[in-house]
Amino acid sequence: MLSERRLQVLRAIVQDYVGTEEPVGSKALTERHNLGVSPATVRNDMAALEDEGYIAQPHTSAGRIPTDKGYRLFVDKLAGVKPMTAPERRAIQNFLDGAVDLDDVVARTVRLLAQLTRQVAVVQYPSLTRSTVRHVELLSLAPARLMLVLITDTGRVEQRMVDCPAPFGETSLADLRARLNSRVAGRRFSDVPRLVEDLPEAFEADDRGTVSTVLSTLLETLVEENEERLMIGGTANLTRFGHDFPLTIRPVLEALEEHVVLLKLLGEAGDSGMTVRIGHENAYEGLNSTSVVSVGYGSGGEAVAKLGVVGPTRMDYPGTMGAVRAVARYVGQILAES
Amino acid sequence: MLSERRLQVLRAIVQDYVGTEEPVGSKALTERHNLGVSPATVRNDMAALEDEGYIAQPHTSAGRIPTDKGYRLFVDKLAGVKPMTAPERRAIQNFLDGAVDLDDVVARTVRLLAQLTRQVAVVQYPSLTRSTVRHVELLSLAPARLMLVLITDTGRVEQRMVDCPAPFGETSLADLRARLNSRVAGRRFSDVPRLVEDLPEAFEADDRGTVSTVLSTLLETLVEENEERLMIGGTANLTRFGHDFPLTIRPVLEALEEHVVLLKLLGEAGDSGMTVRIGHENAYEGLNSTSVVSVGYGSGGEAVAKLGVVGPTRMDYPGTMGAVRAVARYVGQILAES
DNA sequence: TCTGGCACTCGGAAGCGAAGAGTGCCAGGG
DNA sequence: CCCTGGCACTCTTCGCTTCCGAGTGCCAGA
Repeated sequence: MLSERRLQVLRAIVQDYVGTEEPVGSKALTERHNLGVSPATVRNDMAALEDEGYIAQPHTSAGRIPTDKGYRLFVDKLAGVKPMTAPERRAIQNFLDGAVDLDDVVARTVRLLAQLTRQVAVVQYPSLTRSTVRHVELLSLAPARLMLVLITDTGRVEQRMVDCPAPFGETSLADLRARLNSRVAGRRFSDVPRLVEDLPEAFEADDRGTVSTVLSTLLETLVEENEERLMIGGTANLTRFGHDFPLTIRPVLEALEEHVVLLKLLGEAGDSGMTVRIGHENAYEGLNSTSVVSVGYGSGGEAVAKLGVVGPTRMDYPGTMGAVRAVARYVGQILAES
Repeated sequence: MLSERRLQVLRAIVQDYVGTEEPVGSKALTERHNLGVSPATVRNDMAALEDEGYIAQPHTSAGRIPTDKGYRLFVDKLAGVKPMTAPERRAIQNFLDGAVDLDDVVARTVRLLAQLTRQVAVVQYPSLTRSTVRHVELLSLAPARLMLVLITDTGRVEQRMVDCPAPFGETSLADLRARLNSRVAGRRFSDVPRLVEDLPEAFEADDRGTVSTVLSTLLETLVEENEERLMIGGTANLTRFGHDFPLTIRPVLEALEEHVVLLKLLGEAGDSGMTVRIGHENAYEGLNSTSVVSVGYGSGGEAVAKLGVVGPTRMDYPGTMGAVRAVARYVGQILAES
């Protein structure tokens, strides 16, 4: 077990390194933090920390930098979450309050997160998995062509064209619309298949084909839309990454374009509370030199989606975590209101 | 006026520089292109081209690189558009054919363009400006709460919540829905305001407030959605930009996040035919070291939106233009079909 | 008008040495 | 037993010089 002072030394190293982006040596440490001991003592502590794998030196006779393991310890034990100041909180709220629809909420959230953290922001659209159906609408566009519109309680709207096997009269359409809604409105997506199973039986033989087609399109939509979407922003902040650009930044940009990868990443993060994945803890190779801070957000008590930021492992964890948490909280509020 | 051979020299310089990314000298030129003259002659030509401002040397005693003006001449006079090969065309079509909805079409188009050109792709969503209304739907969510859904002929669906000043009965709702659709279905966005102007008068006094609210929300939606959206992709290709990263890439990433800037850029491009903006021809400062190749695409004869790529001024113009044109053509087809 | 030759310029690579930061280790003191 | 000051050692970094070569401009001759 590491002594209290060694932990403090580690904390100081992380803080300094995050600030200066340069390996930190024993002398600088004692000067900038009053640890109450001499550089020599700190050197011994540092040697111990290095043995344990918390820090490393890029070259002999250079200062130390934290390893992923060091950051991990820092995040778990040494760093708190830095709360937003009151003005910051007000700014967040004001900015998000101006949103006009769901897309806008997400877009604003991305911008906000990117600006607050000066890193790349990733916001997942509210998930439909736990969503409920608010309304299903059917519109007749042509005698044998319908449009199916699905409205969810999170404000999302999805539409699909349906080509009917046979013409479908207005009366039948109204009937189907009414029956469909009475069965699924307010119900969870996952319950829908069961609830509409026997619906075709209620219709005339002529219409059954169309009803079945509509239903299968609806089910498809429910499934497909579970493939969640996300929005990213603040990629320009990647340029603050380091001096060894091309090699570092490229895989990150590639990862950011692979929404599937990001969704998986967010999905793997714990469902409650904030998750911080540091460097190699990220399964995806391209993100091995980045840390991902993510948290769920939701309209009610439940988290309906995740948001977070991607930045260099050398990031201001307390500040970032504070911003991420605050933004998630306010987005949740906004969603609950609308 | 430049002699034929000097133009050939310029063409050769552009081609070589695009290929090698290094300033090209007189000797290398004569070796790689059989111009039929000696290096000394080429040197004279190069001096002339430099006097005219078509090429420049980064330092004394280095080869020449084309200037923006040089690229301009190259694009206007010296380069054709390289057509896609048959297999490439098939690949494009196959890839785009798999799209399930409008978002997917746009997303696939972006991916495709980015891959084909190995540059950053920008695709504008089909514009609503010239769109027509396919259907307006009103749904009652609560006694005094409606949802307005607008469906356009380009397959786009927009929704808005409407808080009514007074409860609005189902009968009135059906009435409004019917009247609204009979007036605006099939009409252009720009005609809608005029067409619904006197609609409140057809309703009972109690309902007029609600009707007005619905109408103004509808008009708002029409206007707001004219603020067009776009999708970008292939940003990882920026890493192939040059060796002087941080300074070059940062403003480009920033520009790419400013969708407003990009929309303006695309908007300024000519409405028909392909537009190539080279370096400083781009009004936006951050894009001064990039070229933008854009073209309109549309479902019918009319262009409904633009798409294009952003890349270094040192790009393969013929190839890029070929890819952009081909993709635009196929996207147009896809839109026309759906 | 083109060509070969030639002197010149200048950037980039390579080599070298001094400076400085940082370390590890050790002996001495509280 | 832990901390401290001192000291020798190691490497990186930086600036300097040198050298090489690519590429140029110019000129005289075909």
